[in-house]
Amino acid sequence: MQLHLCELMHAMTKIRPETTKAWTALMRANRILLERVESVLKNAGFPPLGWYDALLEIERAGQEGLRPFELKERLLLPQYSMSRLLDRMEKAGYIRRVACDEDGRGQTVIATEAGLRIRQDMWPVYAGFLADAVQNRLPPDQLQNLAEKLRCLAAPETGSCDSDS
Amino acid sequence: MQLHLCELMHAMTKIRPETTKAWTALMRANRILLERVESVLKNAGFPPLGWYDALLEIERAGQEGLRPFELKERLLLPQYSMSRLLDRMEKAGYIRRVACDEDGRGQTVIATEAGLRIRQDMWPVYAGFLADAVQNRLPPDQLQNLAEKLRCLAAPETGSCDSDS
DNA sequence: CAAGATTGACCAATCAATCTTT
DNA sequence: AAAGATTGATTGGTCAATCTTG
Repeated sequence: MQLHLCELMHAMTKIRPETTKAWTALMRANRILLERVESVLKNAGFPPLGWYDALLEIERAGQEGLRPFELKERLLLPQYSMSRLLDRMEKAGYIRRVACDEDGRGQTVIATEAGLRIRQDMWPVYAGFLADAVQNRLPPDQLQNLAEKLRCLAAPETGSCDSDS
Repeated sequence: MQLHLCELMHAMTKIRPETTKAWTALMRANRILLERVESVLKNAGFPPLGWYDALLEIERAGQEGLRPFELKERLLLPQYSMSRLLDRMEKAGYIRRVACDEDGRGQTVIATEAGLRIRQDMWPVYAGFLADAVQNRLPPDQLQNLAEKLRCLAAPETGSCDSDS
């Protein structure tokens, strides 16, 4: 019932043009940049960006490795999606799944030599993209400011989160 | 050969922390917000956001309708993706594809009554999301500024595009 | 039962090939 | 040949159900 009232409120909500502009700019920028980086990686013969992200997190976790559920939280992926991504990466020889000592239900994900290597090899290409598409487009302080605004939109809390400039 | 040199340059490129922060903030914000809006729409019994976008563009085009290739450009979709989306929307009864007079190769996409209606019905739910997730989080001038920065990143040109604040 | 993880069945996205008209 | 559009085959993503252990 409260939800219904809430929706009626929303029906009356006036959305300002700046709101729509910011929203569509976000959706478009993300689509365009993702398409660019995936294309750059593919043309260089590399796997998709998601593999890089996963390998980087696994590498950061050190020798103890990482549990799939931890990885899934850091990459913002649903559980089944994580499971299938690990399937592919394991088949490609970039990771291994070993039984977990402390918890009989789970495994630990470890990067293989090939996994470490391909992540390293991908970086120069990825960095080249980041330089062209991000770093050379706005000065550092404006990039910082952009990140703050975006984090504000992505934050879980409701209500406005102040930030200057 | 030039491409190879270019990649070597990139290998040396130093990526600043602000660059990485802005990039990951963009990727994360987009993922989180898209997941939220799709969930809101689905829970209200509506089709995905892409259908809304398509219906809105078709509606804006007026009675003459729109060619699939025009729609595809506005929504940033590949041609085959557009074709399959129109398949689904046509099967759902929201659009019709009619033969094009001027160009025998193509069709014109028209919204049906049901299509116009569902777009209208989706709006209050969508607007509610936009209010919670965007409008109430940052003041109008900061949203404007955010949009400008994002457009700068998404712009096709290479080289920095100035913008203040 | 809840948490970690996987799987079968289904839907959507992608690639390459195709078809028609300009 | 190029442009508009579709299609068969494959891959990837999603849902619901399942399995195992805490």
